[in-house]
Amino acid sequence: MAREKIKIKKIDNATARQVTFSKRRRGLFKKAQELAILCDADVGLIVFSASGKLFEYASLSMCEILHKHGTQLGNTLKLGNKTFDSLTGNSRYADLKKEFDDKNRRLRQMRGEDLQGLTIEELTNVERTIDVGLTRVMERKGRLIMEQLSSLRQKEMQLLEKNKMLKEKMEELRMFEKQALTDHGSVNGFHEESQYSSESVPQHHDLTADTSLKLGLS
Amino acid sequence: MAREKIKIKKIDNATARQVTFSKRRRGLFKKAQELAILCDADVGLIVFSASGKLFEYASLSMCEILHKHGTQLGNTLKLGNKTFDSLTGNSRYADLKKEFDDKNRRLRQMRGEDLQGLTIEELTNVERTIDVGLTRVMERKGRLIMEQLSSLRQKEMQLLEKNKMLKEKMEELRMFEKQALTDHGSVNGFHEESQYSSESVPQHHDLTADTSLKLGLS
DNA sequence: AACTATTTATAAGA
DNA sequence: TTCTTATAAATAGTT
Repeated sequence: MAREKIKIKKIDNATARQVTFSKRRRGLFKKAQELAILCDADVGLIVFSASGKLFEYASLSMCEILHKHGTQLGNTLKLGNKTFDSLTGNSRYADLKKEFDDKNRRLRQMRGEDLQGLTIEELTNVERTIDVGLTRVMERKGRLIMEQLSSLRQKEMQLLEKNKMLKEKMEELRMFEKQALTDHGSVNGFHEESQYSSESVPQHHDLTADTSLKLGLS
Repeated sequence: MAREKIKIKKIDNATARQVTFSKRRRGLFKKAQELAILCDADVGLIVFSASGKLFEYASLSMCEILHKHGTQLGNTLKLGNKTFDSLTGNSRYADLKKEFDDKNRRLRQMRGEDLQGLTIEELTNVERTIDVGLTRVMERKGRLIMEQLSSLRQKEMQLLEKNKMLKEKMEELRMFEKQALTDHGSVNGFHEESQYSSESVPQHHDLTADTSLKLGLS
């Protein structure tokens, strides 16, 4: 609107386009604001530059504008086959809310908290559902407890076994000490033989006890 | 921009305001469209008149504009202390979804359907909740049944009472008929006396029976 | 970014 | 509401 009249079509020169965008954008926002103030209107304006940068103006908050917009269109217009609400998420929310309220009511009923309006038949249904649930929970709990018990028993057994072996080892050691005291200063050959038997057997026991204990604890 | 320069403030005269709104609105929409075409920008414009009427322009669909807007702001800007998503309902939806999933899980657990990950302690809690619920439901059901039983018993009593009175009335009528047959053509005085007693008593009974029955049914 | 010739928008009036 | 028209504003091309 100056010097020369221009055709309203995409400006070819990228620089010129960018400059015009800046100028006209400011003009547009100014006009939007003037409309809002002069005429007491609610105006929301969203502009994305070709490069994706966002500019916005809203006479109230963009929130309120969009909410108003959603409400209006939800009642009247359809875009494609979806309501505007569905696009902004309003009806998605409403649907979920409905489901949520239903689930919440059922949950409360199962806790025995919201039984005012129910008939005997409905109460019987709730009761049956609860009963099934209780049975399952108790079954599961029982199974868990049995598993833990058997696991503990196994560990106990392993510990007892280990204990027994330690005792045996101690006994052997004591025997060895005793013999050492008795045969104080005995010949080498005899001493070696005794050492042999008191080492090889406990070594074997130690290994098995350790591995089984580790398995039991893991 | 004409004849006289004006101050940008709300136009007092309602008619003038409405006229200006129409003119400037058209101007604004035209400029919005020109910006979109000339500069290859995406523009969304929402205007509500003071009376609440909606006008909108969008270079794409308003859906796409708003979606873009939501995406941009959701990732970058905050308005007040809320994200844009929360304003358009996206996070409101997410929040509700989270609550919904939680409630749903609890409900399933109470039905004994989702117990895999629970410890014995958690199972015990669920069990206790279910148990309390079951007790309450059974109490309520029991009370309802007792109420209905006592109501039925009351009705039964009233019906029996009514029955008895009807029988008495029939008996009296039969007696009266019998006497009428026996004393066929008797003096008026005697006849009147008999009629008197057989009318006054049943009348009284009839009244009480009717009222109590009505009370019982209401 | 500033300038400015022109176009465009529009305030007031009819 | 619409048209008219004088004038304010916006802006295309230039610097």
